[in-house]
Amino acid sequence: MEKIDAVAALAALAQDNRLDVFRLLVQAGPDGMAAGAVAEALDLAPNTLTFHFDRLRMAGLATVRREGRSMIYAARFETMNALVGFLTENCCGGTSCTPAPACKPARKRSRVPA
Amino acid sequence: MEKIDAVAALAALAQDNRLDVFRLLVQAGPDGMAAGAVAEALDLAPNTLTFHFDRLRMAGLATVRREGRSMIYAARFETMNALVGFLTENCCGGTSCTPAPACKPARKRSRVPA
DNA sequence: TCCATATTTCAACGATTATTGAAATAAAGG
DNA sequence: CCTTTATTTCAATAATCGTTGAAATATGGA
Repeated sequence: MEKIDAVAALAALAQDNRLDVFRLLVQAGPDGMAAGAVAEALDLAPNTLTFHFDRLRMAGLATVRREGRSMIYAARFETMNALVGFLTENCCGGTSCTPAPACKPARKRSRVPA
Repeated sequence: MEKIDAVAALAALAQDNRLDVFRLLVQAGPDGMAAGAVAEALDLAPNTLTFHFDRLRMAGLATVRREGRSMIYAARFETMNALVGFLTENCCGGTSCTPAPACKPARKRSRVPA
């Protein structure tokens, strides 16, 4: 990941509500979550939310798709992964200090018995 | 690390010049680097630099000490480590996805033979 | 078609940001 | 004490940010 992309991703996450939004999307997993559901969960005005979604999207941290009347937003784990990799590399002075961790979707859609 | 601290650290790193400053401090290691040396290395005005140092310090990402006429700034690896830990945990939906990586001073003068 | 739902667009607004220039402060050396 | 060096403080500025309210757009259903 390039520095410019890292700065963009950092800026996207460096805001209270937006970090909450992203965390919620991460928890929602790869299937994503409708904008309205996020709005309700975090008690945010829908237009405010659109603003934040845009930021996340510009930073490559989220994707959208339409599904009926709803817009479904999903986290882009690949970017998050690259960001953590960038930080890990750059917090250790050029020489690697640890292999980058893997950021994967929350959990498989498997339903746990019991 | 609390969310509020993570947001502060993210915001501190989410700026071109400031990210450069922090990277330089990381490379400088635990002994740190004089403000003037950073100013020269990155070609930044000294007052601008003071502003950025303050941000890093407020976010817990740097420390200062006076040494003669110079102010020596050093990266706080502990905070950076905690931030990467926070991101790693929170990019994986609450359940851990990988153990947090370790962020250590650039090079340790280790007694590595060979 | 008309209506309700879901979301976006747009124009404001105050708040914060990064940068600058000028002046102040702190320490070291003559 | 005076001067130089190193850095900070302060006030001003343009730019960007996050939020709001009102209006627009898109979709699905009666």
